[in-house]
Amino acid sequence: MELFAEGGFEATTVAGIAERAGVTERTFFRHFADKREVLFAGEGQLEAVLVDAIAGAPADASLADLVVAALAAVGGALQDVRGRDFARVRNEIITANEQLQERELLKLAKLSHAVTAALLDRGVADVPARLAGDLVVSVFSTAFARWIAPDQTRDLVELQREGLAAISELTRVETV
Amino acid sequence: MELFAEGGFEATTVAGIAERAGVTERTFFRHFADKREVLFAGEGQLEAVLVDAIAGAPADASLADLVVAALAAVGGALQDVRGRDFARVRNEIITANEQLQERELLKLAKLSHAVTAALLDRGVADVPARLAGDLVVSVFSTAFARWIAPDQTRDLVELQREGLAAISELTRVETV
DNA sequence: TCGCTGATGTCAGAGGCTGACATCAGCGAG
DNA sequence: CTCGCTGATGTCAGCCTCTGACATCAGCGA
Repeated sequence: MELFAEGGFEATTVAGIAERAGVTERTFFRHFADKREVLFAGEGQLEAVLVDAIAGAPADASLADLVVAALAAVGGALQDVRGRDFARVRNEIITANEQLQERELLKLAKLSHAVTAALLDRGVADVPARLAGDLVVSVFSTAFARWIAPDQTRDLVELQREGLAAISELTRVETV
Repeated sequence: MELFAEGGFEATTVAGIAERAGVTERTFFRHFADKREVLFAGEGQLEAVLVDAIAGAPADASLADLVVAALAAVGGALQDVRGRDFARVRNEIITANEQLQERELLKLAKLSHAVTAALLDRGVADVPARLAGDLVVSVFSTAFARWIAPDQTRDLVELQREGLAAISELTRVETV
């Protein structure tokens, strides 16, 4: 993280990282599949939180309830895991580099798939499950981006609620 | 495309592609920024279609109207540009490789940003514009995926309409 | 015909990543 | 206590992607 923050992602070589960590380049690649993966390790926890929230919801929960439950769970979990500050530094590094954005998008897509799978497990039909997967991730990541904005003081959960309401607003008219 | 289809993306070297094309490796990299980019060249047209549809909509169009207009435009355009068969081959190559999925996701994200920007240009507020950008791309790509499924005979436009309706259904209850 | 421009070739090299093999510390079985 | 296994690390060679610098060459307008 320090090296990336100093010289940027591309300019930082794996050899440099390894040296700073006191190991070999080869050892680095045994811990991380990728140079990029350093910034995304431990992302699997988020997925677990979402999936658990959906799987653990009451039996009579509607799809909409499940969406809300999933969002509430991530919102709550993220407050503790890492501070907003860490997220900000990391985010700055990522937004400065397209390769990293690609990786982030892949992770988000996997998140979406995980949500979809969890919904399918509960008997939700295919198409709604997919779209709800996308929707959860979309609302989450939009709220997250706003949450780590420089002057933002509001709660992540609150921002998510707002986003969900906006989508609801947006789609209310379309089917007419 | 032939080489990728035969041996897969990773196993195919740029040297191999260049040789098949009768040029040098260096020349390949002057035409494509990336080995992956071969499969995504010309993607910018899609963006143009979406943006034009939004920019060219009637002045009194609501946000919902704009979403519908954008989807109708891509749906219409894609029918002609490339056949479904080409899209299928390409898709098979992409789904077989994570690197390519990353690139695809990046392209979709750019599409989303372009839509968002076009909406902002029309005076749509920030948050709705972002979410609508995601929504358009989500509906489009979900419908597209279904469109190129092996046994699918239905129209892309029709599949999109169905997806949009599903989301509308999904969000109607949440704000209560 | 000259000289410019754009596309291509050639070459060398950095950096990401992998496989194969060696080393070594720790730890449980005997 | 010692042997032998296991897992983590180091070492080495090498492939492949991608880039900068320079040379070449065809076409085209002055």
